[in-house]
Amino acid sequence: MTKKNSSTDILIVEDEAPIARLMEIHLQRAGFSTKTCANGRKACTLLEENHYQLMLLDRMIPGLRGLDLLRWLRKQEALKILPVIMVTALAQTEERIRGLNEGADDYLPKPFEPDELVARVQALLRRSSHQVIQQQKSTIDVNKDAMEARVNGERLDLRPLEFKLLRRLMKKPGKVRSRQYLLDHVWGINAFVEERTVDVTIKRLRKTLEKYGLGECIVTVRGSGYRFDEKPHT
Amino acid sequence: MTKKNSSTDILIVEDEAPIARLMEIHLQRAGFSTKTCANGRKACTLLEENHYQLMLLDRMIPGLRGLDLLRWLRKQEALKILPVIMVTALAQTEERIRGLNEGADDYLPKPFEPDELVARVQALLRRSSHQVIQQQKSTIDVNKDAMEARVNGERLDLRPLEFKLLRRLMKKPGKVRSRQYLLDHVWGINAFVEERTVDVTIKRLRKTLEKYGLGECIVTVRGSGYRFDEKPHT
DNA sequence: AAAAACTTGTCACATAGTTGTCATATTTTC
DNA sequence: GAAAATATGACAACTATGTGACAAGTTTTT
Repeated sequence: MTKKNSSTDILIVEDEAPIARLMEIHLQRAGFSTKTCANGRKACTLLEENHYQLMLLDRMIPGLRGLDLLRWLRKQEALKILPVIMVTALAQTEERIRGLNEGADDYLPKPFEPDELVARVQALLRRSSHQVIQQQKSTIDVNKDAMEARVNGERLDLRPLEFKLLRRLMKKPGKVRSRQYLLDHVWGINAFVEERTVDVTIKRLRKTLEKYGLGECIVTVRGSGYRFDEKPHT
Repeated sequence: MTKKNSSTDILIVEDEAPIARLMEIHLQRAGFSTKTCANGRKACTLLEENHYQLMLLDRMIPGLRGLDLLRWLRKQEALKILPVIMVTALAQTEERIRGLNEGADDYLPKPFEPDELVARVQALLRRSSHQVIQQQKSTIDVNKDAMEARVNGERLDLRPLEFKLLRRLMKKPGKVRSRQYLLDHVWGINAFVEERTVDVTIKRLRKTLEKYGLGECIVTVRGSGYRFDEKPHT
């Protein structure tokens, strides 16, 4: 019954095995699931047959040069919006700009800091329809497209309303949102619903978050509303 | 359990390590918490990954020129309101105006006086939803967004009314506010409450402030009302 | 199409936190 | 030292929030 969670899938296209392994380790530790492949041709196949959230693409791969793969990718209807981070040792501005021009969404110079790798992946996902927040030791990833939220890659079972509520609160962590504000933005401006309903939905959302040790994320601000705290234990 | 409070986070983007260190020391001494990074690329990542209250941005950083970073920043939905102080050796009016045009909120010429640095940071935060006051050796930071007040980064446990009262008094330090004025502005014009009630709430507010050695901040002006003193003379 | 499963709004009660007032103490002013 | 103003502690009323239950409405299964 315990279904394997697919989580946020990242395709790593990198021929140097140790580097690929390093990437995998750190991304997995951050809650992503990864798939590695070592050459461009295989990558195409994988991309066509599976759905990934993001690709890390080494510029220097055998079979098809990184840029060629990228160029091909951007011509595919189904893939052209896939976020791509180009990985390359060529840190020169010129090369970088070229990569970006070709359709890479971001760029990671090699050698890289593991932290930077993870941070860039998170940032890029956020720029897509994700909201990613590092919460203490957990990564919360809210994907609007898929209408799903994940904590360290594990999917949260949220009702649609709860999902929207979480999203809204995460939009500006630290900012207190009044019940009225939440009603307007989550339920919609013309929904005629009692303010107290917000409390109940918050409660339900919290209950789920609690399972992941994130019960403290949503803070009640007495007399004002609720707030998503990025760093609890205030 | 007693975790270090994150307080008001400031991102310092500065490649000259000694200068960055200097900034850090003084800002931390003033009660802010800081994060330093030395290049523009890393800064983008950090900005996307975390939430800062303010950024100090050197104009001459490697990787991405300060102005480019700023321009990028202002295009990001989530970041466009981040207060930015541009730090630059180019004190010429022309350059300064250009920086401001690009979206810097303030400007700090290099070399700078540490005091000026802190003062500008506080002033700028004050212009955002923060009210920051230097009180003897403590920094009081009242954040309206988060509905919380901090002294040297440590959170004050204030009741809503006390919070509003503190805010109101801090709005114009040194100015005496009559009980009636406070009733009108804190309790609201139509609240029918005794004037003496103000005394009690002041008392309660003072009690909390005392824990941080700030009991003298709120001065009673006999016959007139109360006043928030920026530099208590006791 | 009926049944089952799920979502969500509301209510009612429990709990907890806030605040106004009063009575009394203390300080200040003259 | 008396009068006036303010400080302070206690308390009770009040208000806001948490929480479980339930019903009405939806969607999914069968």
